[in-house]
Amino acid sequence: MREALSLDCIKNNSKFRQKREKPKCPNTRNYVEYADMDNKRVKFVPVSCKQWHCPVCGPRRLRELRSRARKAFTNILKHVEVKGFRKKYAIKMLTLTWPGRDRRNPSSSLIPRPEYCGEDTIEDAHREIKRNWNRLRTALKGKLGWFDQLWVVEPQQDGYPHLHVLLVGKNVVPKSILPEIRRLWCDKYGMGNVDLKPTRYFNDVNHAVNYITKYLTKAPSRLPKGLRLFGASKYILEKTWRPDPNRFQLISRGFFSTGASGNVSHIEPIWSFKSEIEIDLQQKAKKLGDWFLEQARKYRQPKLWLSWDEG
DNA sequence: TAGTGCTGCATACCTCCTTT
DNA sequence: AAAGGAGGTATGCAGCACTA
Repeated sequence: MREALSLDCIKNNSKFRQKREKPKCPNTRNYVEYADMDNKRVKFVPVSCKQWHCPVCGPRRLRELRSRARKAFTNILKHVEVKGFRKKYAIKMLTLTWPGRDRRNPSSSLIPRPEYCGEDTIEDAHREIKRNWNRLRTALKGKLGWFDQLWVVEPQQDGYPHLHVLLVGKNVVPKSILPEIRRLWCDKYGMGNVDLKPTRYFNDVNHAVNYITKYLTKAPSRLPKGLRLFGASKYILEKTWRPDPNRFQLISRGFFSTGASGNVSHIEPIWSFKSEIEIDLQQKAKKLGDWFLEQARKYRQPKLWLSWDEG
């Protein structure tokens, strides 16, 4: 009898697949030191940079955000009942744009386009479009009733923003919300265009959430620094797990910097906290040094090498 | 004049980004 | 498994315009 041909020719099934090591943030500059009271251990933990343009932190944050949004919206949709409509009509994607040439600044520091002749800088535009979204949201909630929302800012080619907003809830089911949004956004606030994606566009909540968040890791480098890139109704994105302060006791946190050679040359604790545990300082210093050396060896990041004085 | 709806503002609370 | 600051969200209230 012939042996059955395995379809798993690249040995990708769990039986063969090797466990992949979790990628580490290449921009780590901070550490925290904490005591695990349950296991009676002290740990030094690198803190990732959590920036959207980081190749490791960006995708990780995106996964977390998507997961939290999916759970929240799926839960909301479970309880939505509108007579004569299927549940999927309770999700709508709204696109709100910044007005055209008459409001843009030709001397923008990003990608200037000569045809724009307005006065607003990109920073102005971000502030203004979010302020108007705040007004629009408040007005709509007053008119339609409660709905939940998740908004994400996306830069256009020249850095000026537009907003994608996911509206979720029974009160956004009627088609008639579009003219009202247009009246406010275009006519009253003097903003750009409005687009309301038909609900059939999305297969399900996952599709909608994935679509709206896809730009978070793609284009943040085209945006000015320090801007909020997304937002949501209260409690929608609330973290479900936080470390138990009774178990994990923070001892210190700090940062390290690199010298001219690119090697780590300086470690500085910037906060120290009272701890019930007395730690021998020599032992602590040794542990900290070992930890950096271990990081450098493990992840082959020369900038993490530490010159540590054993004396 | 009273009622209604809209709007802006103040405030409390909460989340995200930057910094050390 | 950070803290602090900036700024977003939610809510109530006062002032204004409009209407019956």
